[in-house]
Amino acid sequence: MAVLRADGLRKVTMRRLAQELDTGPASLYVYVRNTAELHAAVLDELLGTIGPVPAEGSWRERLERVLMAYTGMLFEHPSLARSALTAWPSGPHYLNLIETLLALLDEGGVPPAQAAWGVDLLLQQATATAAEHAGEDTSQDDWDALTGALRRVSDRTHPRIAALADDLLSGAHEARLSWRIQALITGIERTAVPQ
Amino acid sequence: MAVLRADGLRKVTMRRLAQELDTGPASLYVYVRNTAELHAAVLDELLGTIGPVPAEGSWRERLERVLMAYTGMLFEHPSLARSALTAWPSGPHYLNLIETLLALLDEGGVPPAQAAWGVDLLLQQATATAAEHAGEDTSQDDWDALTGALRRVSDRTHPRIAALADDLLSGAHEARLSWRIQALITGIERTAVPQ
DNA sequence: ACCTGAACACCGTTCAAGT
DNA sequence: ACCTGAACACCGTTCAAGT
Repeated sequence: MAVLRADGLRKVTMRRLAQELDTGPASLYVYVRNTAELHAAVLDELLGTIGPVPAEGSWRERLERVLMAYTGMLFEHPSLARSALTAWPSGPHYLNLIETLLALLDEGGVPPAQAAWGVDLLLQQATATAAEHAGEDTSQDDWDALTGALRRVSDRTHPRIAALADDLLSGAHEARLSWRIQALITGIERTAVPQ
Repeated sequence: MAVLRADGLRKVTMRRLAQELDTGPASLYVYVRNTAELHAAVLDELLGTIGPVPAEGSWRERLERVLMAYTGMLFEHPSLARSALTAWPSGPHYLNLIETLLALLDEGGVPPAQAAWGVDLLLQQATATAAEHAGEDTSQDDWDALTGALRRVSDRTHPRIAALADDLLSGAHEARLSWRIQALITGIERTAVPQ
């Protein structure tokens, strides 16, 4: 489908894609029911560009690499990252990603029921991290406002924040993302599902 | 500020809020620089409506209760849940929430540096869960498409999905959210930050 | 039968003009 | 000095009319 060509668009909207295709926006509704469905289709297409990660290293390392690649792809398509949280793809590439994650957790000896719920959690976290940084120019201002507020806090009213301000703000993106993924995996490994 | 009145709006947009205030949309730019800043302000206001959670139970139980209350509040304001991921508030109520979470993790003996990075992870997860369900009517269709795709998968190409289809789809919202929070806490407890 | 032009109902943001 | 009407540049979606 022509959805392929949407990858190149800076912002994937009905009207821009239609223009790219030299037609009116109404024409797209023949192939797709609404914008959410369009985004899901483009997303699945992009998932196909990731490719398999190298098989070296432990299952944990490979799991982290897959999730990093997924997050990195979304980083490069900020306008899609935001909708990825709500517009779930159900195409072949998304299914392959789920299968890969389940296989790696199985290799690590994670009980199947926990792995099933864990995949959700891992993908949600990766998607949310990409979406957070998709806030274009304004998110920098928000960040500045928040760091300022954290540093100005009184240690009488907010003792923990005052003590930990540096820790709250420390760490490069990659280091934090890596830590998050490892914490998630450990939690998934050790938390039984109800019943 | 008049931002208070925005809570009642079904969708918080510049134009709707301006109409509510009997003026033109341009007037709001005196108080706020853009929509992200507006949403952050409304969000902080809403955070004030949560109120303190009962002090009974273990620190883990209380932590879960705080995060559930936060998620529940966002559930009731779907249009804000989506922007909550990118529009970070930096108001007093948000700072109180962070302080509360840090104090509970400290009570649980979680090393401070891990607690600091953990708060981020906990809030991100709660926000993302609320945002996921803010996809109005269309998310139901996405869900149907995904469940269909998962059940139709071949056990030759996707053995893990085929074996776990039921687990992938099982569980009520509350049970899954509760499991996620517990998994997160366990992961945060046990994962050291670099250096 | 299939496609789409044109219209409708929304948005955010800016800026010149008003008080 | 402070506020805002009106305009600009976008959106998604529908539906009647065209081929």
